[in-house]
Amino acid sequence: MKLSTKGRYGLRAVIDIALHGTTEAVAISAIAERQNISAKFLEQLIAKLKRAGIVTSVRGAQGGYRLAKAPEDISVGEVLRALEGDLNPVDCAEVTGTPGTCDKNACGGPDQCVTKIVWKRISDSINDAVDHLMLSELLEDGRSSSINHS
Amino acid sequence: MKLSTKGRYGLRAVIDIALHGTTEAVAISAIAERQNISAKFLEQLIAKLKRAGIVTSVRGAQGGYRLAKAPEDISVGEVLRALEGDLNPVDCAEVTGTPGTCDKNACGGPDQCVTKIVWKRISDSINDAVDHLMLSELLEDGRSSSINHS
DNA sequence: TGAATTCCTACTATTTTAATAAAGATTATT
DNA sequence: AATAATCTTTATTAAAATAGTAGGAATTCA
Repeated sequence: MKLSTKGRYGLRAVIDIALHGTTEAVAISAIAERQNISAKFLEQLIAKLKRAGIVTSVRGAQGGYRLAKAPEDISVGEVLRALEGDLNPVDCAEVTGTPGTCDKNACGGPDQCVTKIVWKRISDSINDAVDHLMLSELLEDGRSSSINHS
Repeated sequence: MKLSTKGRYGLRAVIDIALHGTTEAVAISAIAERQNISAKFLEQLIAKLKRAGIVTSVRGAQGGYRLAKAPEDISVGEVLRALEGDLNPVDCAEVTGTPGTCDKNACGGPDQCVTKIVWKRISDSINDAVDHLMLSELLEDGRSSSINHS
């Protein structure tokens, strides 16, 4: 039940881009150095962020990345989902409630799973929490006390 | 960000014990068969549940396990934490707010971590959700529509 | 006593995560 | 033109976590 480094590093990268990308595009190498993360690994993470429409890239010399939207319009939830995939605690239709997509365990369908209420509650609470937390809220802290590792 | 099989299987085991343990102790072999889980693996999970004071054991022939408390007094949270360890999304004092216990990444201390608010919100929302969901609530469903896999 | 069962310690296999590496194509600045 | 950077793809590797196995000692019931 842990977030992987993808989510942890990736969120820091987004914050870094938000803080340093106001005047110019932020190069991967700069983020990697400031955040002390492997540049090659970051490349993979930022590729996901780009595909999700969270950052845009500027190619060529002096290129780099910037936010694709205002920090007020980027939720932590969309960042984490872009990096980690869905934030459900189990891979099963039990959670989404969509029938017919239950996994290989042959669990007899969502309706018969007693535990589904548990996974759904956890899932809803996580998603609700991160979807209502916007990047802008994090930046307020970030400007006063420089960003660090996690 | 997934619950492991420990949490999934273990919760089903607890439900199974609750449903079948009213008249006699429930043997691991019986749970394993009903829930289609490796008996040896279940052994390890139930050991955790016992250590956490969620089930009690009866040794010897005709022995097995029963709930240590009433289903109304067992939260899903305590079951999952017994099986999975804490339910925090990251291993860092950022989440608990306790200073000085931040991990090896030298993150500069909880106070400087901008992302700590994120992990704490996720953590709080998960724990709040599972701590207010009692085993008894699950059993209502369980008695009408038999328990199945997840 | 014999069968059923928990209890305990270790081992092994599988999968996932976290990186690293390479090689090249594309694009923009200077 | 030279350079700095992104972009894309594929592969490999190393470490860690997860999932499952094995064997046997201790205990209790019938």
